[in-house]
Amino acid sequence: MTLRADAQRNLDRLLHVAGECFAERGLDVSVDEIARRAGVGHGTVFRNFPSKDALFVAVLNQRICEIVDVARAALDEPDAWEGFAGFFRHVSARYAENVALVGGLERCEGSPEKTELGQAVEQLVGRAQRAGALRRDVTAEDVMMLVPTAARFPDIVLDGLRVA
Amino acid sequence: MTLRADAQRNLDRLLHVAGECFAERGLDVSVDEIARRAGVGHGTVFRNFPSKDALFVAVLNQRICEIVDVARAALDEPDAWEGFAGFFRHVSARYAENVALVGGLERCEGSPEKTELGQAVEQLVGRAQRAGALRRDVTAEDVMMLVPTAARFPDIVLDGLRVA
DNA sequence: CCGTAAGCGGACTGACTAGTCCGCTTCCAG
DNA sequence: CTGGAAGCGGACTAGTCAGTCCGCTTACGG
Repeated sequence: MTLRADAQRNLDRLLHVAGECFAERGLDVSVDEIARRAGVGHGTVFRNFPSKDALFVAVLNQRICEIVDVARAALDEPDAWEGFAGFFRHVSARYAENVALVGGLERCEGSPEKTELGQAVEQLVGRAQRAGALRRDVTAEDVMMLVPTAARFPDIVLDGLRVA
Repeated sequence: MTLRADAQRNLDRLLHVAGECFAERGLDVSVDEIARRAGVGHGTVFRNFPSKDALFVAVLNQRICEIVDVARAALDEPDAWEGFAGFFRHVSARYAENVALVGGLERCEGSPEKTELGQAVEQLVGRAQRAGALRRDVTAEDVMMLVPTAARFPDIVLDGLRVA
């Protein structure tokens, strides 16, 4: 069953605007404000998503999918450290200014998107460690937790991660 | 003019409990909960502080004073890097699990406590940089922003800060 | 021991929030 | 063009929060 054309347009705008709002101010933005900025009534938000949280998770899963693509591409980079560092820089630069999105990752625990991301990052991390370039006392999860900091201090974090 | 004995007791308990509450959950704790945990009515909170924010700032300033003491002590350490690293580890271990306290530092901008802290940290940072142990592209402010991350990954951050 | 001022706390207000519901509008298949 | 279903949005509910206010209680100086 497919959406009516106007409904689809609204849904698209809603997701897009919600992404911007959550990126700016995390879960503190009210549904009303998201709806207003998307040019719809807030009833429309709840027709598409059962709760504010569900909307947040939907946005988060979108973003995760994008990161997964970047991680997979990084695996094609011949040099293991360069692949890892490139992925890390890219993700940090794009997402980490917003703690809310990375910090809200726990809400997707168990989702297929999150699992995929975990696997992709583990591959990147494992490969860089096997190549002797990345500290061994660091897990894929640790790496993701370092992303917000790396947005501000990429060199410090990467220096700290690299084997001397 | 001095407080009545019972009022002083309540104020002390209030500040202590507020410190615990804010440390656990940041500004998300309600005034009601703080008052309940301190065993007072919430009217008492507002008699002592004009707003929730003022209470938060009071707690923050207390903490800042404690950190200033640690920073001054670290200046007595003969080795510049050890002094800096010791201070950094100490502060990270004690405060950084709570983003809210460090993240709320901006609310104290311009307070004497904050200024003192800034000066003390600048001295520590400057001394370590002059000794050639600490990266030169890092400011005292940067160092304070790295504290929360260092709580989780002290070695990574310190490695990242140290000159190779 | 007592009068009184200092202190107390809980009822109250107003602002704001997530989520529901239903009468009205708009799209689109036939 | 048109009937009816899909979609819309705003009024409404229920809950939470910071902050006010005032009648009652309690500490304490004399």
